[in-house]
Amino acid sequence: MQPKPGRPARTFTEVARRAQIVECAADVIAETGYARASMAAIARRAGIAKSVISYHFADKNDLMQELIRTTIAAYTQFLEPRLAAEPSAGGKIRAYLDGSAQHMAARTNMHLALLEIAFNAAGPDGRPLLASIPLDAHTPALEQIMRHGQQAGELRNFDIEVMAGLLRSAVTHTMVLALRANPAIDLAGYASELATAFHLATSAQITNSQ
Amino acid sequence: MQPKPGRPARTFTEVARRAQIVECAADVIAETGYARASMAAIARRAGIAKSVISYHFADKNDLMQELIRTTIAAYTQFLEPRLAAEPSAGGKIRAYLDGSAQHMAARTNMHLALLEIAFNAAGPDGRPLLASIPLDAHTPALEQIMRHGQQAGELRNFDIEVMAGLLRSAVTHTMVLALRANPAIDLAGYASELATAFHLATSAQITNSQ
Amino acid sequence: MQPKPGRPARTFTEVARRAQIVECAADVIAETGYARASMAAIARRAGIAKSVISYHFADKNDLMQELIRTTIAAYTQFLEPRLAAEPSAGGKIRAYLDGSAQHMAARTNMHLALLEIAFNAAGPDGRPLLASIPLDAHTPALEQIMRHGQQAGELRNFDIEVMAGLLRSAVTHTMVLALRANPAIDLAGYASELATAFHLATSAQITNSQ
Amino acid sequence: MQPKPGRPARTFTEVARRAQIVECAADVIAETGYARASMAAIARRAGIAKSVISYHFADKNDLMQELIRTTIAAYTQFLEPRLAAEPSAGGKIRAYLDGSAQHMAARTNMHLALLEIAFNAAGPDGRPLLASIPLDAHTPALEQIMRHGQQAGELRNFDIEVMAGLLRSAVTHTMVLALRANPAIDLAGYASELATAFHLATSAQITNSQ
DNA sequence: AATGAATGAGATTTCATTCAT
DNA sequence: AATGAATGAAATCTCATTCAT
Repeated sequence: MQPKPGRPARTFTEVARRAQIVECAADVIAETGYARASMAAIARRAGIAKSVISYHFADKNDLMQELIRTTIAAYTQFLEPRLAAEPSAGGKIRAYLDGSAQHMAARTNMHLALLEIAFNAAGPDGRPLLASIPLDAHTPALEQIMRHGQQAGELRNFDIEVMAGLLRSAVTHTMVLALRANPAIDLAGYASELATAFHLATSAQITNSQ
Repeated sequence: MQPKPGRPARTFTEVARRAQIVECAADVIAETGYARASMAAIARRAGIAKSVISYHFADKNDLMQELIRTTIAAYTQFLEPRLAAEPSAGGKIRAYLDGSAQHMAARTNMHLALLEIAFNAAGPDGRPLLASIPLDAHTPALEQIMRHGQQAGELRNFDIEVMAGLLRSAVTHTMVLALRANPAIDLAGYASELATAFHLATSAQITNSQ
Repeated sequence: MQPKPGRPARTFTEVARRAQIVECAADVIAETGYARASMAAIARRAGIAKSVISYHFADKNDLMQELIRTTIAAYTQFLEPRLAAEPSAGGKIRAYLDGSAQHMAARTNMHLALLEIAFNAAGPDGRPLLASIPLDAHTPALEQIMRHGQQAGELRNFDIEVMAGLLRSAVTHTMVLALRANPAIDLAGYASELATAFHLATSAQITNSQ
Repeated sequence: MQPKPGRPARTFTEVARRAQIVECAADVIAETGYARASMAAIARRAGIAKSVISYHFADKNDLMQELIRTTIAAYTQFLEPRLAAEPSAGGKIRAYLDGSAQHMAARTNMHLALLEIAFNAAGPDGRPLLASIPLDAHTPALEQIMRHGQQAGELRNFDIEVMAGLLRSAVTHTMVLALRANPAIDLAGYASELATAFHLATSAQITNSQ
């Protein structure tokens, strides 16, 4: 965790400024959409000059990547112990849904911004910006959890890629969009409903006697 | 000799050009993302002058709305008979997943473009463009289907809003994004996996004897 | 008045179309201002295709010049006999004001359009379009009338250029603008007031004993 | 340490740039007409990039309004003390004509531009831009002056609206257009001629004995 | 005689970025 | 560390004009 040689340590002021800018960027993006979140708008919200952003970030891309990094780091740090505390795959899945809901409630704008950026921002090559972030950093290794659950006989024999994709979408799309549509929504209840659905969809040991 | 008043009577040429432009717009959006899909880029792809687009569409908004209208119309016309043919709620849900997969395979770029527009495009007021299209035209009335299924005792007593949201996300996000990530994906199999998951998650009459 | 060789005679239809287009141009210009009077707007008003205008007029300049020519011709033809009927300079000046008011009331839009064009339209060289029309065709030879009046001792010894300029402005600016500001104005009364003012300002031999 | 809220505190540089741009705009408009006075042309004249204008003014409308405000403010500040110094209505009218001529000679392009804008520029609603500036700010309250003169028995009993309109036209149209037609004109003499004419046209108690 | 279709030039405006202070 | 000022590229849209039918 030492500053690598060549990359000078950041002063306290700089760290604070960067955090403030990232926070404001998330707010503006969440409130007005990515397209309207110009550098000028973000600076205005932060009460600073446009060029201050340029001073602290290489370019807009860099700012967006920092926002992504920051959010994902906070998110995973929040989730990790909660998942680790659950021994079973089913418990981990429920913890993933509940924990995500909790974090989303606390950091709504960050998550809304993340979604906007995922769809809108494009790197210089035209490819979406999120692609340049390692995917498994984005969400916990749901695939691995499910694989273990299947091997232990706890989960039925579904296609892991499909189910993990659905579970991720349930959080990063379904839940986020529901929150955007209705900021007063009961997220914990929402997550609980989803947890039940995923329990039914994934558990082995269910006898369907129709 | 006049066309019906209010409906301005499009010539064959105009209809064809409009369709061509909409198609090219979808391609460019799907391939390069909404942000890069400028009028110039669309015109270049179509091999026409920028102003030809202006000649046929009032403005960019108009073009996007036409793309949305066209795609949704084709999509719902494709789905409707398939849903109607299934008597049970479960059948309808499976038909929705299977039919969507089929249509998506055939009109991939249209669906990718729709997703991009949904997230990116904003009308002059800043509100998302998709909001100006009646929502229930976008997808079949999943809520109603589920309600009937619950009343008939076929489906268990889940929260309809949550489950319908998840089902829509499964199609418009999970499946579309999987397709974007891997264009060679087996969509029919993907839909089938999802169908099983939703069957388990929604059916009544399942005895869970753990 | 024979069509000159090389300039083929205009058919009845063509003459009518040209007149219709000129009329519509005047209406649109008068109502929406020169800047908004695009070819498209004029064609729309006339209920014809844009290209019909191009068919009958070389270009927009040509159309504007025709509008100018037409209006000025009608205007002078209307004024000439009225001025000729007055033997005295003072009578001619009053006739100019009264006659202008009459003609303006009858052909309001033409006169409003003329004013708009005078200020807005520019030929290809950038000079105002009205400059390309012989000036003395625009209004009767007020200078000559005043000169005669002075020589006859009827008018006092003012600067002819200044007074003629003021008299023209009184009609082409003061009166027209008053009409534009208030279409229901009593133009005859307005002209009468002006006539009195100019009588006092120009006459020799006035004894004003309140 | 804050500038008064609502008044955004312009730096010296900004004030200078804005003034320069307004000046150049007036020059270009006066020389080439409003229609040709594009942002690009104004920027070219000022030797700056187009976007510098955008940086200092919200849009073209804003620039034009600033030009109008600036010119009218300078004009009225110049006239006011001159009118106030004259006790009689006749004196005020003559001062209005003389003062206008003086100011026009000094700020020719500003006045030419004002005339062009008055006729050409239209706000987003299509109404002329000058309408958005309070009219009585444009020229001194000629009507009030004349009313007082009539009540005092100094002026004869003419229609005030008509005469005030004519007097304004004499300055803002007759004189300005004469100046445009011939930049070397003797404006003071021109104003003097006009003053005599208006004296004769408005005074009570005149005994004209050739 | 008329028209729908197409075009290219040009206008305004937005925006990320750079630079001197 | 911060800022005001400036820039050039690009985007959308309008418009007079041309052409084939």
